[in-house]
Amino acid sequence: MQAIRELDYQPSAVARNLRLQRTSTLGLILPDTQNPYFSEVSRGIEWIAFENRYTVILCHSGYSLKRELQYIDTLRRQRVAGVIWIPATANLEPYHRLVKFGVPTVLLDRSIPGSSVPAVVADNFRGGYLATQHLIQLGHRRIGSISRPVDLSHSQGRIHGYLAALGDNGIPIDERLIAPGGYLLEDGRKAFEQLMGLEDPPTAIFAYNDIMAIGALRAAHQVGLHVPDDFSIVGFDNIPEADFTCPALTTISQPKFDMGRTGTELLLKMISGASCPLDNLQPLDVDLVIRESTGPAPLKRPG
Amino acid sequence: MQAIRELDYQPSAVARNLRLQRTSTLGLILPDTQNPYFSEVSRGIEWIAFENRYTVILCHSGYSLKRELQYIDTLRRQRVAGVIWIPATANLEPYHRLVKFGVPTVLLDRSIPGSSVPAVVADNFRGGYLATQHLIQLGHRRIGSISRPVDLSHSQGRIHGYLAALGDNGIPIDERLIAPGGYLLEDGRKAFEQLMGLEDPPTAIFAYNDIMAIGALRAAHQVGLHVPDDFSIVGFDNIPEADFTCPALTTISQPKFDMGRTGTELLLKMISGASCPLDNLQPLDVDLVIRESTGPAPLKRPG
DNA sequence: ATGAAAGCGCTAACAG
DNA sequence: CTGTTAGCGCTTTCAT
Repeated sequence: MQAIRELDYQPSAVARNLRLQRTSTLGLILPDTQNPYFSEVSRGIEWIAFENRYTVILCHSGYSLKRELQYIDTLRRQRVAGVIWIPATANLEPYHRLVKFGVPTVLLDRSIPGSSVPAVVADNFRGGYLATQHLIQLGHRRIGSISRPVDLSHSQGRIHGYLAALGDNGIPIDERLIAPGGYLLEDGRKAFEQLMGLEDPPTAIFAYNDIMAIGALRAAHQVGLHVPDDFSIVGFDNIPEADFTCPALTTISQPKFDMGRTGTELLLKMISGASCPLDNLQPLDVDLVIRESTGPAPLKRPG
Repeated sequence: MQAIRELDYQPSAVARNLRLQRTSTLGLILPDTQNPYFSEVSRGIEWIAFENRYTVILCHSGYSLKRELQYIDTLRRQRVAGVIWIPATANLEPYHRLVKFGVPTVLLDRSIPGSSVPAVVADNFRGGYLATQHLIQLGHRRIGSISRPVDLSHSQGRIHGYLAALGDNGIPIDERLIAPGGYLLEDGRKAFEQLMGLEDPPTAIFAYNDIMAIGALRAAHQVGLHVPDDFSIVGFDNIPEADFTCPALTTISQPKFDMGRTGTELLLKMISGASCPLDNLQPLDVDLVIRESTGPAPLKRPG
């Protein structure tokens, strides 16, 4: 005991893991930490893991299925205790592989429509509904939307909420008002231009996330298109960047840190073998955020 | 061989690590992935690690020395092959502990002044110089700065560059024009208010990073203080958020992904025991970035 | 060439 | 209650 303290001995987790035939390591597969949304979620995950003496291996899939699968092999070799997976595509193969090899896995942020896998997600439908309702209350009747063409539930749910709100308010649905987005600002810009190029363009837009909304906002100020003064955009996610650099953006917030927390707690329960009532996994609450702040507009540059 | 394929067998890295008495795992300790700057650096690190079949354990110190030390124990138990450390404070104890136990370590982004540890950093002095030079060329003579009171080299170097540029242009140095910042937008706002509250306030500001610059910009539009039309702010880091949501911000860019890459390559060399010419570690290039784009100003919200 | 065996640092089971 | 030992799945060495 004295020697332990003197030498500052730390027991080998490697030998321990081998003997116990289990590790206290989690794999985290996400598309891109650059996206401020994912980086906040990952903070929640790592926080809870640390509290429970688990370690997190970080894997960037870069929105690529192939890389997701490569990482799954790596994580299997490492004998991780479980995996938290934020899917890059709508392909469930990574999940099936993990399950096949007995690795407890939870999906985060997005689930795959039509499948029943453990997933912690936000109430995307309600968010889409709230956002669209807000625009309708502002007086808009012709409301465009930017969706994600990939078949992922978070985008789908949001767009379904948008459609439901239109329907409930007796506004006819026009397919041309649903423009495909992506995950880059550039995709938001393109979608915006497509919508504004219509014969009868929208007077407001609901974007499936803040990146698209900001891309659209940016386009609104760059392209030569005429944009009326009372044009409105609502985004989704409430990313911190929007909070501090694009303050007038109205958006739907969801608990990001909490999503990481909840997902990790669920995973740890699954690992410990406790019976997990997966069927009553509730989507996390979302809220409409209308910011009061007005600045900063870009300062003029002299010279 | 056939069985390997059929069962999709993956050898146990755990057993392998025990036998070999080494792992192919790196520890990454950073203050906060929320900071877009760190998240881009971490992407570069993880990328190179993956290419070299190394795995990365993510550790958020949350700007806390205590937590850095806790993580170091964890990483030692995991027998990591090496550690990449973005220090949270100017305290070198975490580094000394790692060295004491023979864990190869490189510092990233910031080094500790007066010590000679392997560190990959940007040319902070030159950046501060370029930024200030730019403001002087715009005609400013009374230029404030926002520094980081903590004794970290990146901020120090930047402020020394600022002072040198003033000196080279025969502008006297006024200590009151150097306001202490921090790492939150709020800290930028406070520093801005402090500077603008002076009897003879500056007509331009050099902020040691973009977070401070954006915080100041935001304050410039929120507080009741009179801010002249030709007021200028230059930041540092060129964080992606500034790129897309605060487009008029002039800033100093540095290669973030590349910093992660360079640091990881250096660490891998140290691990492999190759003689590393640590003494000719050059600071990475920086550049003045003046953005052409003007949008988006916040859209007006009807109602 | 292919095959057997030792041992990495732990934990758990069992013996004294 | 303290002490001894088997064995986790690999790699490497040594013997065939």
